[in-house]
Amino acid sequence: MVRAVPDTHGEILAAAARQFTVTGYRGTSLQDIAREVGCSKATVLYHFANKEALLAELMAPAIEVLRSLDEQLTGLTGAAAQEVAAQGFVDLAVRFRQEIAVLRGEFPELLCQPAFAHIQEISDRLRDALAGHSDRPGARIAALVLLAGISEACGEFADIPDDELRLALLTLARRAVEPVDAPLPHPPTTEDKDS
Amino acid sequence: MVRAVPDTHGEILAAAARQFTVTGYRGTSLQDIAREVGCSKATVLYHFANKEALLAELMAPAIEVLRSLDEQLTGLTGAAAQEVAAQGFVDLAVRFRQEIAVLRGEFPELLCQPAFAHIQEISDRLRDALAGHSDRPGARIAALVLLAGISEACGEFADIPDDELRLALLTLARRAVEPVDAPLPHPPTTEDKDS
DNA sequence: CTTCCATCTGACCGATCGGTCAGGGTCTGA
DNA sequence: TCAGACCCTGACCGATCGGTCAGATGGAAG
Repeated sequence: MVRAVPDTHGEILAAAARQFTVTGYRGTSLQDIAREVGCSKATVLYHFANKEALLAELMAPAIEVLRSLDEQLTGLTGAAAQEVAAQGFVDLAVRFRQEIAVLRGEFPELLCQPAFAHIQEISDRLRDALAGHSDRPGARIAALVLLAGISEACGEFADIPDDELRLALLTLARRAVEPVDAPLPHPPTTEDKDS
Repeated sequence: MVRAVPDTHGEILAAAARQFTVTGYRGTSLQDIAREVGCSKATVLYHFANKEALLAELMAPAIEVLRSLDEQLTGLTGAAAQEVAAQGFVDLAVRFRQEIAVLRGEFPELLCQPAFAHIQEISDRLRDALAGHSDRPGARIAALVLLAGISEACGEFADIPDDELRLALLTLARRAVEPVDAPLPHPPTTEDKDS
Protein backbone atom coordinates (compact mmCIF):
# COMPACT_ATOMS: atom_id res chain seq x y z
CA MET A 1 0.00 0.00 0.00
CA VAL A 2 1.42 3.28 -1.07
CA ARG A 3 1.56 5.53 1.88
CA ALA A 4 0.70 8.98 0.53
CA VAL A 5 3.21 11.69 1.22
CA PRO A 6 1.75 13.63 4.13
CA ASP A 7 1.15 17.04 2.58
CA THR A 8 1.05 18.85 5.89
CA HIS A 9 1.34 22.23 4.25
CA GLY A 10 -1.75 21.64 2.17
CA GLU A 11 -3.65 20.09 5.04
CA ILE A 12 -3.02 23.12 7.20
CA LEU A 13 -4.18 25.37 4.40
CA ALA A 14 -7.37 23.37 3.94
CA ALA A 15 -8.10 23.22 7.66
CA ALA A 16 -7.52 26.94 7.99
CA ALA A 17 -9.90 27.62 5.11
CA ARG A 18 -12.61 25.54 6.73
CA GLN A 19 -12.21 27.11 10.14
CA PHE A 20 -11.88 30.68 8.91
CA THR A 21 -15.18 30.39 7.07
CA VAL A 22 -16.95 29.18 10.17
CA THR A 23 -15.30 31.06 13.01
CA GLY A 24 -13.67 33.90 11.13
CA TYR A 25 -9.99 34.83 10.97
CA ARG A 26 -9.91 36.43 14.40
CA GLY A 27 -12.04 33.73 15.91
CA THR A 28 -9.79 30.90 14.78
CA SER A 29 -6.61 30.21 16.73
CA LEU A 30 -3.53 28.48 15.42
CA GLN A 31 -4.22 25.86 18.07
CA ASP A 32 -7.63 25.18 16.50
CA ILE A 33 -6.08 24.66 13.10
CA ALA A 34 -3.34 22.43 14.47
CA ARG A 35 -5.92 20.34 16.33
CA GLU A 36 -7.93 19.72 13.16
CA VAL A 37 -4.84 18.76 11.19
CA GLY A 38 -3.56 16.63 14.02
CA CYS A 39 -0.25 18.34 14.50
CA SER A 40 1.23 20.83 16.95
CA LYS A 41 0.81 24.58 16.78
CA ALA A 42 4.56 24.84 16.26
CA THR A 43 4.18 22.79 13.10
CA VAL A 44 1.70 25.26 11.72
CA LEU A 45 4.23 28.00 12.36
CA TYR A 46 6.94 25.92 10.77
CA HIS A 47 5.04 25.84 7.48
CA PHE A 48 3.82 29.43 7.64
CA ALA A 49 5.78 32.40 8.93
CA ASN A 50 2.79 33.60 10.93
CA LYS A 51 -0.98 33.62 10.99
CA GLU A 52 -1.16 36.47 8.50
CA ALA A 53 1.02 34.62 5.99
CA LEU A 54 -1.31 31.65 6.27
CA LEU A 55 -4.26 33.83 5.38
CA ALA A 56 -2.35 35.49 2.57
CA GLU A 57 -1.46 32.19 0.93
CA LEU A 58 -5.05 31.09 1.31
CA MET A 59 -6.31 34.15 -0.47
CA ALA A 60 -3.65 34.42 -3.15
CA PRO A 61 -5.51 32.67 -6.00
CA ALA A 62 -8.72 34.61 -5.43
CA ILE A 63 -6.81 37.86 -5.22
CA GLU A 64 -5.02 37.13 -8.46
CA VAL A 65 -8.34 36.65 -10.26
CA LEU A 66 -9.70 39.81 -8.67
CA ARG A 67 -6.66 41.70 -9.91
CA SER A 68 -7.08 40.47 -13.46
CA LEU A 69 -10.75 41.42 -13.36
CA ASP A 70 -9.65 44.88 -12.31
CA GLU A 71 -7.44 45.08 -15.36
CA GLN A 72 -10.27 44.01 -17.66
CA LEU A 73 -12.30 46.85 -16.24
CA THR A 74 -9.90 49.66 -17.05
CA GLY A 75 -11.25 51.91 -19.76
CA LEU A 76 -14.72 50.41 -19.79
CA THR A 77 -17.63 52.73 -19.10
CA GLY A 78 -21.39 52.62 -18.66
CA ALA A 79 -23.30 49.49 -19.40
CA ALA A 80 -20.24 47.67 -20.69
CA ALA A 81 -18.45 48.20 -17.40
CA GLN A 82 -21.52 47.07 -15.51
CA GLU A 83 -21.83 43.86 -17.47
CA VAL A 84 -18.16 42.92 -17.24
CA ALA A 85 -18.07 43.76 -13.54
CA ALA A 86 -21.20 41.75 -12.78
CA GLN A 87 -20.12 38.76 -14.83
CA GLY A 88 -16.57 38.84 -13.52
CA PHE A 89 -17.45 39.20 -9.88
CA VAL A 90 -20.19 36.59 -9.90
CA ASP A 91 -17.79 34.18 -11.53
CA LEU A 92 -15.09 34.96 -9.01
CA ALA A 93 -17.42 34.72 -6.05
CA VAL A 94 -18.79 31.36 -7.11
CA ARG A 95 -15.40 29.94 -7.90
CA PHE A 96 -13.82 31.08 -4.65
CA ARG A 97 -16.78 30.65 -2.36
CA GLN A 98 -14.71 29.70 0.64
CA GLU A 99 -12.16 32.46 0.27
CA ILE A 100 -14.83 35.10 -0.18
CA ALA A 101 -16.63 33.84 2.87
CA VAL A 102 -13.48 34.34 4.92
CA LEU A 103 -13.09 37.96 3.96
CA ARG A 104 -16.77 38.63 4.56
CA GLY A 105 -17.30 40.50 7.76
CA GLU A 106 -13.69 40.99 8.70
CA PHE A 107 -13.01 43.01 5.59
CA PRO A 108 -11.96 46.32 7.15
CA GLU A 109 -9.51 44.87 9.65
CA LEU A 110 -7.98 42.33 7.33
CA LEU A 111 -7.34 44.96 4.71
CA CYS A 112 -4.88 46.66 7.03
CA GLN A 113 -2.48 43.79 6.50
CA PRO A 114 0.18 44.51 3.89
CA ALA A 115 -0.64 41.39 1.89
CA PHE A 116 -4.01 42.92 1.03
CA ALA A 117 -2.80 46.43 0.49
CA HIS A 118 -4.55 47.17 -2.77
CA ILE A 119 -7.70 45.12 -2.37
CA GLN A 120 -9.65 48.03 -1.01
CA GLU A 121 -8.93 50.17 -4.05
CA ILE A 122 -9.65 47.32 -6.42
CA SER A 123 -12.97 46.52 -4.83
CA ASP A 124 -13.83 50.20 -4.85
CA ARG A 125 -13.17 50.33 -8.58
CA LEU A 126 -15.20 47.16 -9.03
CA ARG A 127 -18.09 48.69 -7.17
CA ASP A 128 -17.78 51.84 -9.22
CA ALA A 129 -17.86 49.86 -12.45
CA LEU A 130 -20.89 47.92 -11.30
CA ALA A 131 -22.59 51.26 -10.73
CA GLY A 132 -21.83 52.14 -14.34
CA HIS A 133 -19.47 54.85 -13.04
CA SER A 134 -22.55 56.79 -12.06
CA ASP A 135 -22.44 58.96 -8.95
CA ARG A 136 -26.15 58.75 -8.30
CA PRO A 137 -26.74 57.40 -4.79
CA GLY A 138 -29.18 54.82 -6.12
CA ALA A 139 -26.57 53.34 -8.41
CA ARG A 140 -23.84 53.38 -5.77
CA ILE A 141 -26.09 51.77 -3.22
CA ALA A 142 -27.23 49.07 -5.61
CA ALA A 143 -23.65 48.23 -6.48
CA LEU A 144 -22.64 47.87 -2.84
CA VAL A 145 -25.68 45.79 -1.95
CA LEU A 146 -24.92 43.47 -4.82
CA LEU A 147 -21.25 43.00 -4.01
CA ALA A 148 -21.89 42.39 -0.34
CA GLY A 149 -24.91 40.21 -0.94
CA ILE A 150 -23.24 38.06 -3.54
CA SER A 151 -20.26 37.49 -1.27
CA GLU A 152 -22.57 36.39 1.50
CA ALA A 153 -24.68 34.19 -0.72
CA CYS A 154 -21.71 32.25 -2.03
CA GLY A 155 -20.66 31.31 1.46
CA GLU A 156 -24.17 30.31 2.41
CA PHE A 157 -25.40 28.22 -0.48
CA ALA A 158 -22.73 25.57 -0.42
CA ASP A 159 -25.30 23.02 -1.54
CA ILE A 160 -26.18 24.69 -4.83
CA PRO A 161 -24.00 23.67 -7.80
CA ASP A 162 -21.73 26.28 -9.34
CA ASP A 163 -23.61 26.71 -12.61
CA GLU A 164 -26.97 27.21 -11.02
CA LEU A 165 -25.65 29.66 -8.44
CA ARG A 166 -23.76 31.61 -11.07
CA LEU A 167 -26.81 31.92 -13.30
CA ALA A 168 -29.08 33.00 -10.45
CA LEU A 169 -26.63 35.61 -9.21
CA LEU A 170 -25.97 37.01 -12.66
CA THR A 171 -29.67 37.27 -13.40
CA LEU A 172 -30.18 39.01 -10.09
CA ALA A 173 -27.30 41.40 -10.68
CA ARG A 174 -28.53 42.38 -14.13
CA ARG A 175 -31.99 43.01 -12.79
CA ALA A 176 -30.82 44.94 -9.74
CA VAL A 177 -28.22 47.21 -11.27
CA GLU A 178 -29.40 50.71 -12.02
CA PRO A 179 -29.49 51.03 -15.80
CA VAL A 180 -27.26 53.82 -17.01
CA ASP A 181 -28.49 56.19 -19.66
CA ALA A 182 -25.59 55.76 -22.00
CA PRO A 183 -26.22 52.92 -24.42
CA LEU A 184 -23.71 50.15 -24.70
CA PRO A 185 -20.88 51.71 -26.78
CA HIS A 186 -20.66 48.71 -29.00
CA PRO A 187 -21.53 45.16 -28.10
CA PRO A 188 -18.46 43.20 -27.04
CA THR A 189 -16.82 42.42 -30.33
CA THR A 190 -13.67 40.51 -31.02
CA GLU A 191 -12.09 42.24 -28.03
CA ASP A 192 -10.57 39.88 -25.50
CA LYS A 193 -13.78 38.37 -24.30
CA ASP A 194 -14.21 35.76 -21.63
CA SER A 195 -15.74 32.43 -22.47
CA MET B 1 -24.34 76.07 35.49
CA VAL B 2 -26.05 72.78 35.94
CA ARG B 3 -23.49 70.06 35.95
CA ALA B 4 -25.08 67.30 33.92
CA VAL B 5 -25.42 64.01 35.68
CA PRO B 6 -22.66 61.87 34.18
CA ASP B 7 -24.62 59.17 32.39
CA THR B 8 -21.78 56.71 32.39
CA HIS B 9 -24.07 53.83 31.52
CA GLY B 10 -25.22 55.55 28.36
CA GLU B 11 -21.76 56.72 27.44
CA ILE B 12 -20.44 53.19 27.65
CA LEU B 13 -23.30 51.98 25.50
CA ALA B 14 -22.61 54.63 22.86
CA ALA B 15 -18.87 54.03 22.85
CA ALA B 16 -19.41 50.29 22.53
CA ALA B 17 -21.76 50.84 19.59
CA ARG B 18 -19.17 52.97 17.81
CA GLN B 19 -16.33 50.55 18.39
CA PHE B 20 -18.28 47.40 17.60
CA THR B 21 -19.22 48.81 14.21
CA VAL B 22 -15.61 49.55 13.37
CA THR B 23 -13.66 46.73 14.98
CA GLY B 24 -16.40 44.17 15.48
CA TYR B 25 -17.56 42.58 18.72
CA ARG B 26 -14.65 40.20 19.00
CA GLY B 27 -12.17 42.82 17.91
CA THR B 28 -13.19 45.33 20.55
CA SER B 29 -11.91 44.86 24.09
CA LEU B 30 -13.53 46.20 27.23
CA GLN B 31 -10.32 48.17 27.67
CA ASP B 32 -10.92 49.91 24.34
CA ILE B 33 -14.42 50.92 25.35
CA ALA B 34 -13.28 52.14 28.75
CA ARG B 35 -10.53 54.19 27.14
CA GLU B 36 -12.97 55.97 24.83
CA VAL B 37 -15.36 56.71 27.68
CA GLY B 38 -12.52 57.81 29.93
CA CYS B 39 -13.13 55.37 32.75
CA SER B 40 -11.61 52.13 33.93
CA LYS B 41 -12.41 48.71 32.57
CA ALA B 42 -13.79 47.82 35.99
CA THR B 43 -16.34 50.59 35.62
CA VAL B 44 -17.60 49.09 32.39
CA LEU B 45 -18.07 45.82 34.23
CA TYR B 46 -19.79 47.62 37.07
CA HIS B 47 -22.50 48.88 34.71
CA PHE B 48 -22.77 45.69 32.66
CA ALA B 49 -22.57 42.16 34.00
CA ASN B 50 -20.23 41.15 31.19
CA LYS B 51 -19.35 41.89 27.59
CA GLU B 52 -22.24 39.83 26.30
CA ALA B 53 -24.77 41.75 28.39
CA LEU B 54 -23.39 44.98 26.95
CA LEU B 55 -24.00 43.74 23.45
CA ALA B 56 -27.45 42.47 24.35
CA GLU B 57 -28.56 45.82 25.75
CA LEU B 58 -27.15 47.51 22.67
CA MET B 59 -29.17 45.31 20.37
CA ALA B 60 -32.39 45.18 22.35
CA PRO B 61 -34.31 47.93 20.51
CA ALA B 62 -33.42 46.63 17.07
CA ILE B 63 -34.31 43.11 18.08
CA GLU B 64 -37.67 44.24 19.39
CA VAL B 65 -38.50 45.84 16.04
CA LEU B 66 -37.32 42.73 14.22
CA ARG B 67 -39.59 40.63 16.40
CA SER B 68 -42.61 42.78 15.66
CA LEU B 69 -41.86 42.61 11.95
CA ASP B 70 -41.80 38.86 12.30
CA GLU B 71 -45.29 38.99 13.81
CA GLN B 72 -46.58 41.16 10.98
CA LEU B 73 -45.33 38.54 8.57
CA THR B 74 -47.25 35.59 9.99
CA GLY B 75 -49.96 34.44 7.66
CA LEU B 76 -48.89 36.58 4.72
CA THR B 77 -48.01 34.82 1.48
CA GLY B 78 -46.71 35.57 -1.97
CA ALA B 79 -46.32 39.12 -3.14
CA ALA B 80 -47.88 40.57 0.00
CA ALA B 81 -45.29 38.84 2.18
CA GLN B 82 -42.54 40.06 -0.12
CA GLU B 83 -43.65 43.66 0.05
CA VAL B 84 -44.11 43.73 3.82
CA ALA B 85 -40.79 41.98 4.36
CA ALA B 86 -38.93 44.32 2.03
CA GLN B 87 -40.48 47.44 3.45
CA GLY B 88 -40.12 46.31 7.04
CA PHE B 89 -36.53 45.22 6.77
CA VAL B 90 -35.38 48.25 4.82
CA ASP B 91 -37.00 50.45 7.41
CA LEU B 92 -35.40 48.52 10.24
CA ALA B 93 -31.98 48.48 8.62
CA VAL B 94 -31.99 52.20 7.97
CA ARG B 95 -33.24 53.06 11.44
CA PHE B 96 -30.77 50.79 13.23
CA ARG B 97 -27.81 51.24 10.92
CA GLN B 98 -25.28 50.96 13.69
CA GLU B 99 -26.78 47.91 15.35
CA ILE B 100 -27.11 46.08 12.06
CA ALA B 101 -23.53 46.88 11.23
CA VAL B 102 -22.42 45.25 14.46
CA LEU B 103 -24.16 41.98 13.73
CA ARG B 104 -22.84 41.95 10.19
CA GLY B 105 -20.07 39.47 9.77
CA GLU B 106 -20.12 38.06 13.26
CA PHE B 107 -23.63 36.78 12.83
CA PRO B 108 -23.06 33.05 13.27
CA GLU B 109 -20.95 33.30 16.41
CA LEU B 110 -23.00 35.97 18.10
CA LEU B 111 -26.19 34.01 17.58
CA CYS B 112 -24.89 31.32 19.92
CA GLN B 113 -25.38 33.67 22.81
CA PRO B 114 -28.62 33.10 24.69
CA ALA B 115 -29.70 36.74 24.32
CA PHE B 116 -30.04 36.19 20.58
CA ALA B 117 -31.55 32.76 20.76
CA HIS B 118 -34.38 33.23 18.29
CA ILE B 119 -32.87 35.70 15.89
CA GLN B 120 -31.70 33.03 13.52
CA GLU B 121 -35.19 31.62 13.15
CA ILE B 122 -36.71 35.07 12.75
CA SER B 123 -34.26 36.10 10.07
CA ASP B 124 -34.83 32.79 8.31
CA ARG B 125 -38.56 33.47 8.25
CA LEU B 126 -37.86 37.00 7.03
CA ARG B 127 -35.74 35.69 4.22
CA ASP B 128 -38.39 33.16 3.36
CA ALA B 129 -41.05 35.88 3.21
CA LEU B 130 -38.83 38.04 1.01
CA ALA B 131 -38.58 35.08 -1.35
CA GLY B 132 -42.37 35.01 -1.49
CA HIS B 133 -42.24 31.63 0.30
CA SER B 134 -41.00 30.19 -2.95
CA ASP B 135 -38.51 27.33 -2.85
CA ARG B 136 -36.96 28.12 -6.19
CA PRO B 137 -33.20 28.61 -5.77
CA GLY B 138 -33.38 31.89 -7.66
CA ALA B 139 -35.84 33.34 -5.21
CA ARG B 140 -34.01 32.06 -2.15
CA ILE B 141 -30.71 33.42 -3.42
CA ALA B 142 -32.16 36.81 -4.27
CA ALA B 143 -33.66 37.09 -0.80
CA LEU B 144 -30.37 36.31 0.89
CA VAL B 145 -28.39 38.65 -1.30
CA LEU B 146 -30.82 41.43 -0.51
CA LEU B 147 -30.83 40.91 3.26
CA ALA B 148 -27.06 40.69 3.45
CA GLY B 149 -26.48 43.52 1.03
CA ILE B 150 -28.91 45.87 2.69
CA SER B 151 -27.34 45.24 6.07
CA GLU B 152 -23.94 46.03 4.67
CA ALA B 153 -25.09 49.12 2.81
CA CYS B 154 -26.64 50.68 5.88
CA GLY B 155 -23.40 50.47 7.77
CA GLU B 156 -21.46 51.87 4.85
CA PHE B 157 -23.49 54.85 3.67
CA ALA B 158 -23.53 56.78 6.91
CA ASP B 159 -23.46 60.01 4.91
CA ILE B 160 -26.71 59.43 3.06
CA PRO B 161 -29.84 60.71 4.85
CA ASP B 162 -32.37 58.17 6.07
CA ASP B 163 -35.13 58.99 3.58
CA GLU B 164 -32.92 58.80 0.55
CA LEU B 165 -31.30 55.55 1.66
CA ARG B 166 -34.64 54.00 2.47
CA LEU B 167 -36.08 54.88 -0.91
CA ALA B 168 -33.07 53.61 -2.81
CA LEU B 169 -33.00 50.32 -0.93
CA LEU B 170 -36.71 49.74 -1.28
CA THR B 171 -36.59 50.43 -5.00
CA LEU B 172 -33.69 48.04 -5.31
CA ALA B 173 -35.42 45.36 -3.28
CA ARG B 174 -38.61 45.54 -5.35
CA ARG B 175 -36.63 45.32 -8.53
CA ALA B 176 -34.39 42.49 -7.36
CA VAL B 177 -36.89 40.21 -5.74
CA GLU B 178 -38.04 37.32 -7.86
CA PRO B 179 -41.64 38.06 -8.75
CA VAL B 180 -44.06 35.40 -7.59
CA ASP B 181 -47.11 34.46 -9.58
CA ALA B 182 -49.49 36.41 -7.39
CA PRO B 183 -50.16 39.90 -8.77
CA LEU B 184 -48.02 42.70 -7.43
CA PRO B 185 -49.33 46.04 -6.24
CA HIS B 186 -46.61 47.65 -8.35
CA PRO B 187 -46.22 45.61 -11.52
CA PRO B 188 -42.64 45.73 -12.76
CA THR B 189 -41.83 47.06 -16.19
CA THR B 190 -42.79 44.60 -18.85
CA GLU B 191 -39.39 44.66 -20.47
CA ASP B 192 -38.17 42.17 -17.89
CA LYS B 193 -38.97 38.69 -18.93
CA ASP B 194 -38.38 35.72 -16.71
CA SER B 195 -39.11 32.07 -17.20
C1' DC C 1 -20.71 62.99 63.10
C1' DT C 2 -22.02 58.50 61.61
C1' DT C 3 -24.11 55.46 58.45
C1' DC C 4 -25.29 53.99 54.11
C1' DC C 5 -25.28 53.39 49.32
C1' DA C 6 -24.05 54.18 44.61
C1' DT C 7 -20.09 54.84 41.87
C1' DC C 8 -15.62 54.02 40.59
C1' DT C 9 -10.81 52.17 40.63
C1' DG C 10 -6.09 49.64 40.80
C1' DA C 11 -4.42 45.40 41.47
C1' DC C 12 -4.89 41.06 40.39
C1' DC C 13 -6.47 36.34 38.34
C1' DG C 14 -6.56 32.35 35.08
C1' DA C 15 -6.99 31.52 30.28
C1' DT C 16 -5.64 32.05 25.77
C1' DC C 17 -3.47 34.35 22.18
C1' DG C 18 0.52 34.54 18.43
C1' DG C 19 5.07 33.47 18.29
C1' DT C 20 10.10 31.63 19.60
C1' DC C 21 13.48 28.20 20.40
C1' DA C 22 16.39 24.26 21.26
C1' DG C 23 16.36 19.87 20.19
C1' DG C 24 14.78 15.12 18.56
C1' DG C 25 13.58 12.06 14.89
C1' DT C 26 14.08 10.46 9.88
C1' DC C 27 15.65 10.22 5.40
C1' DT C 28 19.30 10.73 1.87
C1' DG C 29 23.55 11.18 -0.44
C1' DA C 30 28.46 11.09 0.00
C1' DT D 1 29.12 5.78 8.87
C1' DC D 2 28.20 10.27 9.15
C1' DA D 3 26.75 15.05 7.90
C1' DG D 4 23.10 17.74 6.84
C1' DA D 5 18.53 18.95 5.27
C1' DC D 6 13.92 18.52 6.39
C1' DC D 7 9.97 17.95 9.44
C1' DC D 8 8.10 18.18 13.73
C1' DT D 9 7.51 18.96 18.80
C1' DG D 10 7.15 20.42 23.96
C1' DA D 11 8.26 23.98 26.70
C1' DC D 12 8.19 28.46 27.13
C1' DC D 13 7.49 33.76 26.42
C1' DG D 14 5.18 38.34 26.77
C1' DA D 15 0.87 40.39 25.73
C1' DT D 16 -3.85 40.72 26.13
C1' DC D 17 -8.23 38.98 27.00
C1' DG D 18 -12.74 38.91 30.12
C1' DG D 19 -13.67 39.06 34.72
C1' DT D 20 -13.13 39.50 40.20
C1' DC D 21 -12.44 41.93 44.41
C1' DA D 22 -11.32 44.85 48.28
C1' DG D 23 -11.33 49.27 49.06
C1' DA D 24 -11.45 54.59 48.06
C1' DT D 25 -14.63 58.48 47.29
C1' DG D 26 -18.42 61.38 47.87
C1' DG D 27 -23.07 62.81 48.58
C1' DA D 28 -27.59 62.11 51.11
C1' DA D 29 -30.08 60.75 55.26
C1' DG D 30 -30.34 59.94 60.27
